[in-house]
Amino acid sequence: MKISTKGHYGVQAMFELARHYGMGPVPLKTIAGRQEISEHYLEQLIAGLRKAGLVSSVRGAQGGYILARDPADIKVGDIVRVLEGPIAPVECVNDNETEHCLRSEFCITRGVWEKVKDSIEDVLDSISLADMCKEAEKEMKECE
Amino acid sequence: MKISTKGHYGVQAMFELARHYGMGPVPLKTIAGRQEISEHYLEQLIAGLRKAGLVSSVRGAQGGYILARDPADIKVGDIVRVLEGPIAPVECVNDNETEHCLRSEFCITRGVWEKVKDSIEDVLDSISLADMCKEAEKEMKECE
DNA sequence: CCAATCCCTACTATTTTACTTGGGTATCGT
DNA sequence: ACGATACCCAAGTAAAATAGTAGGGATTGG
Repeated sequence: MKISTKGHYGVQAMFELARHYGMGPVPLKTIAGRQEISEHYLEQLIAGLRKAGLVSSVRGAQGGYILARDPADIKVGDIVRVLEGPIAPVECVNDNETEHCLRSEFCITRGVWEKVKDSIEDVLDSISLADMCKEAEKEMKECE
Repeated sequence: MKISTKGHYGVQAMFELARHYGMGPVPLKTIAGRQEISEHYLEQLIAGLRKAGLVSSVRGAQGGYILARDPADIKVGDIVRVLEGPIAPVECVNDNETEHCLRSEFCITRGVWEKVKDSIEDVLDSISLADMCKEAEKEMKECE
């Protein structure tokens, strides 16, 4: 039950973009430097997010990346699904999967994984980038 | 966000043992045949469950495996933790992990993973093998 | 023009997964 | 006693996924 660094880094990067929303494009170097991870690797992850329409890019000097939508309209679930694939602990509870478990009679366990999937989706689809920014601000104030 | 076949097979095997609880030991061959998977591989998984105290074994002819406790006292979470390791989408929300994220200032995303972890654990620790047996029986009746 | 950026494809080392192989050991029924 | 039925144990291994690296090309602001 792990997510890979893709999802981990990706959500952090998107959070970083959310914090700069409305303040012009943020270059890769800034995002990567902040997280102390490989620029080139992060670039690939963001490429996926761009193709999925979550991020837009500005090329050339002073360019960088911007959120394609308002932070309130981007849920963590959107990001995770792009980078990690469909949220489904086992294949047979994947919605995109057309051929449902042929031996469903032996598959009483399926109900369990379905419940797990639903609960993960509930959480990830209930948290937006805007929520995370609010949370971060609250923590800042507590430190005063 | 996938579990491996270990957890998948393991839970199915334990469910099978739960259905035979109180009816003597169930040999590996029966369990594996039912699931159409490699006997030898399943053997390794059950070995783990035995070492963890969830299953006991009876050697020799007419031997096999038995649940070590009442099905109501074994939660799916117990099984998954043995076979998949601690339930934590990212390392830094693993309870066993002593050194907490040193750069927690950059780790606003941590709150998200913690919520995911809690929700998965809630589900997995709320379902016992006895619950699954009850569920299976109910489905049987619906088919009449 | 040129430096700062994003864009794209391919390659690679490491780790994990999902087994397979090949034995050994205990017990029951006869 | 003995052989069939089981569990027990340690290694090996092929394939896939992960987590990057490497190297160059295309845009654009100053």
